[in-house]
Amino acid sequence: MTVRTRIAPSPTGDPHVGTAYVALFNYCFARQNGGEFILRIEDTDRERSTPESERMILDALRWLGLQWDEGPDVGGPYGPYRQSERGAIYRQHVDELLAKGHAFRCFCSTERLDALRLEQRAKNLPLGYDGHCLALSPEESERMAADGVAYVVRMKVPRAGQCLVKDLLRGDIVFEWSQVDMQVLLKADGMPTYHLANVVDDHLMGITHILRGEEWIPSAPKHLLLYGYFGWDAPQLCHLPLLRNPDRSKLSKRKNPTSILFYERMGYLPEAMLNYLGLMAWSFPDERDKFTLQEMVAEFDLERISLGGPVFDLTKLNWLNGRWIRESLDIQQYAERVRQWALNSEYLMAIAPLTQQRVERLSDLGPLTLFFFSGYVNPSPEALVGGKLDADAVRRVLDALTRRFDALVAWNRDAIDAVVRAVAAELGLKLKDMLKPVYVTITGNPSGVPLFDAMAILGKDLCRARLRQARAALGEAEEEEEPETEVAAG
RNA sequence: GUCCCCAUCGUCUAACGGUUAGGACGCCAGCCUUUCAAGCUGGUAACCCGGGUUCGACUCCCGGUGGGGGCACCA
Repeated sequence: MTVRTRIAPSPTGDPHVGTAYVALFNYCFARQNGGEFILRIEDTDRERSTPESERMILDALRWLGLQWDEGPDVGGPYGPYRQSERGAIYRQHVDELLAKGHAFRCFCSTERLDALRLEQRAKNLPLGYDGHCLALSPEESERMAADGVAYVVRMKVPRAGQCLVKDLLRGDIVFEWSQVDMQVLLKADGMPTYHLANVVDDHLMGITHILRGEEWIPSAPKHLLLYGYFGWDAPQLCHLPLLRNPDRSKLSKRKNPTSILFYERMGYLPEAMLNYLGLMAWSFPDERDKFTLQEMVAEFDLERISLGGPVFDLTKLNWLNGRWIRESLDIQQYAERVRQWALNSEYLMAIAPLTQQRVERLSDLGPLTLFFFSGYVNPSPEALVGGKLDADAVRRVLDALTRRFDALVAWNRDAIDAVVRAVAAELGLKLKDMLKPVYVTITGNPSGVPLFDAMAILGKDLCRARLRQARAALGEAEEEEEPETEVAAG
């Protein structure tokens, strides 16, 4: 049997390094075994999925060089590879479960479910559906559905006994069925949930091995149960350790740059990114720390994955990236990479209109545009609070901007303008006063080219990173004064 | 709260019953060098705790502790 693995990202935001990390392992495992690597888009969340996000994720994975054999863009024998286009398939499988009595319609309102959860939490009971609609007879259920009463479909779960999950890395994991929730399989909008869609698709697409994040371990029993309900053999499961923030929590954009786009704009080479990701939880047999994707494929071995969650620490990535730049590129290739990175005509043409009126000599361009060719600009706390706002006000401005920019989908001049004005209004500040520290945050200087245009060109990821850096430079709000210390010191 | 996963230098990791616990990043020092890098050399630093099993435990078992994740009509 041909080994088939997949990466199944949800197009609900920026391309995440965690996606690249899991994709890398799936890619290596498939290639190592002469198998196939599939890309599937899990866009069953109608609210949050966007085509734009899907495009960015595909571009990012391509940039890294993780080429898939089948996917929404290249097609393949098991398509469509976009879950939103497989509605009929899920519907059919839900009907099958309903007919076999493995699933039931649930007409409970969200209000009732919220109240139930609240009560369970208050009483310190395990959270989960209480089986209310299980009492409905099939006839009643049919009639209500026919009458147009909104419902979801939930899976039935045994009330007693245990479920054995076999994990390639962790061995046997035992769960009590009593603690497994009666998961929703089909949402009220007719879309399947992840649990149903991933089982149906993995089976139909012939996936033999599922390498996914550790966060999925608790839902494995549900998936196994579904495979059983359908009478299918389940794929091998393998849960990879999660990438961590420096504080060891799950990697998150609040604490770390998580967008692959950030690393690209920052000037990391895709070879180095992949190499570094390969160093996370996995090690080369001879312990070398620099290797290509091809070398990793050749030597890949699940056994060499360590289970402690690795901290995604930029210092070693920096060192590795430096090695790739100076050891693996000749001087022409290096120059070409620099050109592709920022000295390309598209980028230059975006910057040119902002600078033409502001230079007397072409050489004025250097200091004026330095921040366009930098990652971080390292503003000092003094420069940030130099204007009319005190440190605390600047902190609030940076926090509010970060929060609103995160929610912004379209990153362009007008949208940025609107956000900044909204924050000024929210905090009751004059736009002019507020702009000063923001200008320093983004450009590292007190004045220069128009800010909003500059931010639009710079991109969301670099702006976000600079906001965080400036915020960090200011530290936390001052503690209560400690006059004693002052007096004693005097 | 509850269920599950995990545990070697600050960080990434090696070790798969017997090693002075190895390597890499970072940091420190020296060398090299017109500066700075790079490079080279050396140094710093770890087996979470307590019980077992064993002639012998970082390695196996149990219990603590600690960290993490899940507990959505999000994936």
